[in-house]
Order: sequence, then structure tokens, then C-alpha cells
Amino acid sequence: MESGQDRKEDRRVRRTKKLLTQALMTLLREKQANEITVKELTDLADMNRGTFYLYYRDIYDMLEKTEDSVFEALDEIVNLRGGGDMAAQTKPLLLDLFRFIGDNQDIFRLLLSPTGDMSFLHRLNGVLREKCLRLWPSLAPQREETDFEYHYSFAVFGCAGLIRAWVNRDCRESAEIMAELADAMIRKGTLVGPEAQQNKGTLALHGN
Amino acid sequence: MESGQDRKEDRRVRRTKKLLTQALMTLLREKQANEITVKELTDLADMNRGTFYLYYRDIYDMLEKTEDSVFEALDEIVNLRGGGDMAAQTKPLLLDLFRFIGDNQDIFRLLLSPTGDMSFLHRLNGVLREKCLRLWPSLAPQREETDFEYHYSFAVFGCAGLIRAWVNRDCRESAEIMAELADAMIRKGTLVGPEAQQNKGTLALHGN
DNA sequence: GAAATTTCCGAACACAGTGTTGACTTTCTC
DNA sequence: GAGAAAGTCAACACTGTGTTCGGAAATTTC
Repeated sequence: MESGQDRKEDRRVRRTKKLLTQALMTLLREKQANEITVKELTDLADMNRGTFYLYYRDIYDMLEKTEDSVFEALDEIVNLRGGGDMAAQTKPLLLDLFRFIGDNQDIFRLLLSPTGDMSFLHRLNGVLREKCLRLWPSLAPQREETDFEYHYSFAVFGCAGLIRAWVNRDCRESAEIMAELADAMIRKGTLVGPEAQQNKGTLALHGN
Repeated sequence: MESGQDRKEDRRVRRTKKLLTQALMTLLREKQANEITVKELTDLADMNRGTFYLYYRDIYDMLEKTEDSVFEALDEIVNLRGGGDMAAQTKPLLLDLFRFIGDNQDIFRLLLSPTGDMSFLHRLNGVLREKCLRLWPSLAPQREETDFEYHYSFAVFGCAGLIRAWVNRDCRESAEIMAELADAMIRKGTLVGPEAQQNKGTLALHGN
């Protein structure tokens, strides 16, 4: 988060952007993005309407730029961990991710809500894609490529669903538990508990 | 699909709604819903602008009503199969679902695209939720309720991701294969192949 | 197939929000 | 403190909205 690039922005600019962002978040809790007008946004932020256009083209442009800052931070987290073998990398990465999400749960709750943004999901997909491409083949090298696409899509969207459920419960569980849970479901399926779980039950089922 | 309820709608009404729907689908391929105006929609459908307001409040209302027809059909599919034991129900249900999605891939491709509709995902979630509530506890009865919420969210969103990947590849694989794949990933995790898969690989990994 | 009904059209309306401008005042940086 | 940058205020033309007519055209009903 934070306005990633220029820390030496004019104080007024920082103030203006901050007020606008706060106002946007407030409005997004009440209504969808398409119902929000520049006028009511600047009214709420108590500033001149023209000031908005100094930094954003329209409401959607602003929303996108706000998402940008999320992805800058996400990129850092994902690409930070370079060393270690692949299998050992997955869980720490998941832990970092869930910690970050917990710290920014407001934004994630908004963007994953029914009035949220589908392109956000797709950007999330994109960020994790490259990482998974490096991580997974070593775990299941026999996999064909198109097959990989499906498994990967299932896992990433599944994590998005998990994150959504988590922030909708105000992140009551710890990031550690969630990382464990995600890891377990990716590896052993959604019918398996977070840990200390013998593979009973599942064995009796797959009837082919 | 089809205008589910009244088959005895005036022919002109059917024609108008159909033209509007076609125009909407065309425009959604080019741009997001928020960029579409009633004016350009009716221009494209070559009809009077006022006619639009006879049936829809605005673009979003129209999109919602279009989704309604999808969910009517989905509801039928999901609630049709009542008999049989739970474990045996899952796979036939998945097969029905994937067949239906394949037959209506255009709509699914649009609604799951980056410019798609997050509320669509949430409605999908809602439809499958009740079903899973009945299906899963018998498979893993030891599960706590909040735990169930997480597993369920992961699975449904995962399936959405799978569907998205499938329709983006123009449904090249058969519905049967996809149903198998979904079933396998729900039960055995995303690292496992569609079938005839021994549980190798995964065993060496979960290091706790 | 004529009459009654319903739908659609074309045009007009007031209205709200957009995006941009220019002169000004305030605030910040160096 | 001087100069630069940012924000204010009022005004502008413009686009699209949502609703309203009377009349034309299509459809259903008898």
C-alpha cells in the first residue's frame, strides 16, 4: 500500500488523494461504483469537483489506481521469496499473503463483494500465475500443460473464495490458520481438515 | 434459458427483448457494463430509446434480469436430482452443470470475464450453497460449521475458476472430462489428475 | 377480416452530471 | 520571503437520463 512511488509528493496532493480515497471507500460501502458520481464524491470529501479531475479521469480510473497500489504490494510479497526449494516455498508465501490481506481487509472485502470488481480477480490471477508456474511443475511434473491451466485456475479462484469468506467473517481466524487451510485444500482437496488429518473418508469415495 | 415464465408474451415484446439482449451481448464483448449507455444500446438494436424503459430500469437492471434466466435454469438442474445417496449424487450433478454451461458458454464467458459481474459469482455461490449443505456433511460429518464455510467457499469459487478457464478455451474438453476433473479436485486437491491417479506425490509433501 | 388492444415510434421536456476553462487565492517548497 | 504548485469558484457547452405526449403500426381477439 502507500503511494508507492513518490514519497516527496506535495503535502496537499497527499491530503487530497487521501481524502478522495477515504470518501470512495465510504461510498463503496453503501453503493456500487456505477452509482457513485464525481460530484457526490467531492462533496463528501469536501473539496472542489474540478480537483478530482487533476488526478483521475473518472470514478473507474480512480478505482483502478487504488487497486494498483494493492497489486504493487502484492507483487513485492510474491516475488520477494526467491530461495529455498519449491515445496517449502508454498506455505511461507501463503502466510505472507494472508497477513497482508488481513492488514488490508477493508479493500479486499470491497473488491470481493457482490458489488466488487471482476477485473480484480483476474489481476490476482495474473500475479499468482507466474509464481505457480514455477512452483507447481516440480510438485507434479507429470502434468500436461492444458491440464495445468485447469488445476491452477481452480486453486487460485478457490483461494479467492477462501479470502472472501475470511474477510467477511472479519478475519476472526489467524493468518497462520488460513495459510494452513489453503495449503491443505490445494494439496489434499476441500474435504480434508486443516491439519492432523488422516486421509480417512476420502478413500471410501472416489468410486472409479 | 428462454423467457421461462410467459410463453404467451406478445410477439413484438419477444422480438424487442431479444433484440435488446443481442445488442447488450454484443456491446459487452467490447466494453464494460458501466460504459454502455441506453442510447447506444437502442441505437444498435435499431429501436426507440423510450422502448427500453418499458422493460428495464437501466443497463444494470437489464443485466440482472438476463442473469435471472440463467439462474432459473441452474436452479432446476441443481434441485432436480433428489434421490440417491449423497456421495453418488455429486458427479451426476457436476456433469449436468457442465453440460448446461457448455450449451450457454457465451453468457458464462462474458459474466466471468474481467469486465464481468461479481454479483454473478455470488449468486452462483448461493445456488450451490444449499446443495452443498446437504451433500457434504455426510461426506465429512466431523466438520465444524465455520470450517465448512471455508471449505465450501474454496470449492465453489474453485469451480468458477475452472469454468472460466474452460469457456475461455471454447469448451474444447468434453463436459464429462470437466465433471471428472472438478470432482477429483474437490476431493483430492488440485495437484491430482482427473482419474486413474494413485496418491503419489502428495504423500511426500505435507510436511507436518 | 374488422374491431379492440397493445406496443412502438418520434419528438419534446426538464434535469443531473460531465469535463473543461480562466481568473483568483491559498499553501507549500526551497 | 519569492516563486511555484495546488486548490477554489463560477461558468460553459454537452451528453445522456427518465418521462411524457399523440399518433402510427402491429398483434390478438372475437
